[in-house]
Amino acid sequence: MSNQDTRTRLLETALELIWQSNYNSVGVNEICKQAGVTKGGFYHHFESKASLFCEASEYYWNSVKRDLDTLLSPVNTPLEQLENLINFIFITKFGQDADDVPGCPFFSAGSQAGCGEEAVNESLLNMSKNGVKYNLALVRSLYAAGYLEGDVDAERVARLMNQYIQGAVSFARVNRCMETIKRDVPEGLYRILGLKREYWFKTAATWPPACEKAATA
Amino acid sequence: MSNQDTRTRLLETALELIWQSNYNSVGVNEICKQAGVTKGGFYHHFESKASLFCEASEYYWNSVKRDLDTLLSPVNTPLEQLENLINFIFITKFGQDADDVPGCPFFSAGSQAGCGEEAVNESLLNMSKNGVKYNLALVRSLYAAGYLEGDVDAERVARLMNQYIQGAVSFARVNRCMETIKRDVPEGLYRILGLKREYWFKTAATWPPACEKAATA
DNA sequence: TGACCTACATACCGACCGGTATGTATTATC
DNA sequence: GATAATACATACCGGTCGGTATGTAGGTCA
Repeated sequence: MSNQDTRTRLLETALELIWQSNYNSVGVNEICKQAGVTKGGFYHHFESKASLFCEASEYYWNSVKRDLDTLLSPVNTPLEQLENLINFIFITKFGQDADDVPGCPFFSAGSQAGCGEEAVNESLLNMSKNGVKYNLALVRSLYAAGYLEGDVDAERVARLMNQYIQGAVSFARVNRCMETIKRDVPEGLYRILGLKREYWFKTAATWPPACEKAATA
Repeated sequence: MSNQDTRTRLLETALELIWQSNYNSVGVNEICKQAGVTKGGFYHHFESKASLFCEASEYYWNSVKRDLDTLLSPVNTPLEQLENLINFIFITKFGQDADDVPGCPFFSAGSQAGCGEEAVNESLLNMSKNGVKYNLALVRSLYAAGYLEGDVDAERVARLMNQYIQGAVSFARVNRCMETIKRDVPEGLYRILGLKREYWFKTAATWPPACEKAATA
């Protein structure tokens, strides 16, 4: 197994475990055990638990970014982009039992705020800002195409979307129930966007492609 | 100092500390030190850290409930009730520095989900459900009075409000910035409710009373 | 006055935490 | 084939965690 493999396994294992609970309650030992790496190996690759988290954030964001670039690609109509984004929220990056609640560990990670480590908070903040940027582009597309009611302060609405999505995922975790928010999130976003009623629930998602959907099922 | 005083001080101290960070990273020792109680005292009153949290949840919810009953009282118009609720979100129960981010430790506590303790999660779930109940009543009042656009699935909208508020508080914590969400939350809730535009930002809050506001300033 | 109970205080426990020092097998370089 | 750097593995550290065992001061009641 190569150098990069071990690094990557540590990163992905950390993401998985932190996603399942949270930064504070996932220990270095647990990460190592799950990844099949010893502590020496861990600290060979990362100088601290916090720095692992920061690198994992970047690693994760790059993956999310690729997905977002695809599903918000201009080849899709703004409405399709919106539906794609909604579906994306429910896609868990890590294979889980059906009753596990997904949501990305970092979009939903305001959760972890106040963990004490400044660098960790910084990473979360960055992630949040990046997410809002994508929302902003989507809001502008939808507005330009005339799908939204009334005037729109695009920056604000982009933030509102981010805030709502975070809350929805958090809600799902507390309630340990995906079904509810699967029904709630579309309407929540429609309402926040002020999407004209005639466009509610009108578009089939183009993403993920059917093949990929089948593969993860 | 009486028996009940000590109990209460432990409960309130725990709430304050957990609110400032989170369940996992607040230790029993820290709570004891801050409350001026020894560990023997702590475990005389509570059988575990988790059970303290559960009792603190109840204690806190009772306080919130009293406030909500006041600010959502039928003596206020539905619009006033809404504005009161919005302001309530920004009221910190614990005196803090201006740059500290408020938000109640439990409304915003999906945050803490996955801490491992089942009883803790149960408490959070309960709190969330109770909060939704109040939202539900408000949604129905607003709808009955004709303030809302289109059709409304009241239960769903009540949940959406809960989800959004959670997310907004979480957003504020990650961004360590109150100002943004103070401007965002009203519009966020207006949009989720589908409040007709002509009623946006139109009502002065009746709560908290001016005297109380001055006292906490 | 002595037995008893409540409400703590003090001292301490094993487990586990993040992190480190040091040893070793493997690989690249010359 | 010698040298050196890489990529770990093992053993261990001090500190902190939630929790407990035991002591004790002060009030209650017979």
